[in-house]
Amino acid sequence: MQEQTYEIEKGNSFELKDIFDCGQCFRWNKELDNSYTGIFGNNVINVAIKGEKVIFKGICEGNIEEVCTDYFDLNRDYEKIKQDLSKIDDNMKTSIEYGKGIRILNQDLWETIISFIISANNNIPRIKGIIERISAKYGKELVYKGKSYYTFPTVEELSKAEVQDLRKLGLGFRDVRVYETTRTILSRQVDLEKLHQEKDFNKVRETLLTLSGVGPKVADCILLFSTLKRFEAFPIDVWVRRVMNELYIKNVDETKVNKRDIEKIAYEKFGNLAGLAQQYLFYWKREA
DNA sequence: ACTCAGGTATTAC
DNA sequence: GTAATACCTGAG
Repeated sequence: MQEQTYEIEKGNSFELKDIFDCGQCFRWNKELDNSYTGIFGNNVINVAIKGEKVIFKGICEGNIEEVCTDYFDLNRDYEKIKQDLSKIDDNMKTSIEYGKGIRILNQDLWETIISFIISANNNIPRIKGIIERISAKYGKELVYKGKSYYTFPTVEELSKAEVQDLRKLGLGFRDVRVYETTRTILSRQVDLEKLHQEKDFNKVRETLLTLSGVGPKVADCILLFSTLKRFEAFPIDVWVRRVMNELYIKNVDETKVNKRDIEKIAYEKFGNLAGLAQQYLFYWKREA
């Protein structure tokens, strides 16, 4: 495959660290020159910021401009979104100043489902390692600049894995969950195409919750970070619980904070942009 | 040795 | 319905 290049103006809503370290993705790695290289779909892409330009380079199935415009959500007006959210209160304003370059990637639904099942009660280095090993074993090799990259396996490819194979790759107790969910999706008992068509947020969420290994937090991550692109989803993990308690609830014991209360406040304050608000707050409190 | 990490499933009141 | 408990694994 031929290397392609695409350039855009950086603007005020595109920062590499904000995008790749805000917790939405697992397959982007920093290079020595501070650019990031990642693999999604059948594409290997390197993203670098040089001055006021963002430079996308790599090997693509189709046209790199179309591929990156879609994946990096380039047609969405994040300036407008940030303006709207900043008006809500000073917390939002501060967190958005901190993570101004965040963009929510359009990640493949199937890959996002499996990735976040693996994320349960796990840490990021391990999650990344597991996903790399799954891809190396069941995905397809792509070579870019002499280095090998592996696509995330398709449903069919991953269905070749038995539970004990997954255990060997270090999934731990998540092996059965990945195995079962793979079969549920392979058999179209849950049809990912139809999920994209479904308008009703709660119906989509309920369907996701039927998958093994998918509870409320993982379901909301899938809704927010995949091509489902539901910005009203509000994943509540330890960090979000912490920051929401600190800023809005002020309970002495944050572990005792009720999830319902958090959801209620999130919906009242942030409405259908709750997920994005969550992302700025999460990134701000986790990094700062 | 022991705790912790982007939670979920299971079991018990 | 809500509250406790176990759960692979490996890094600190």
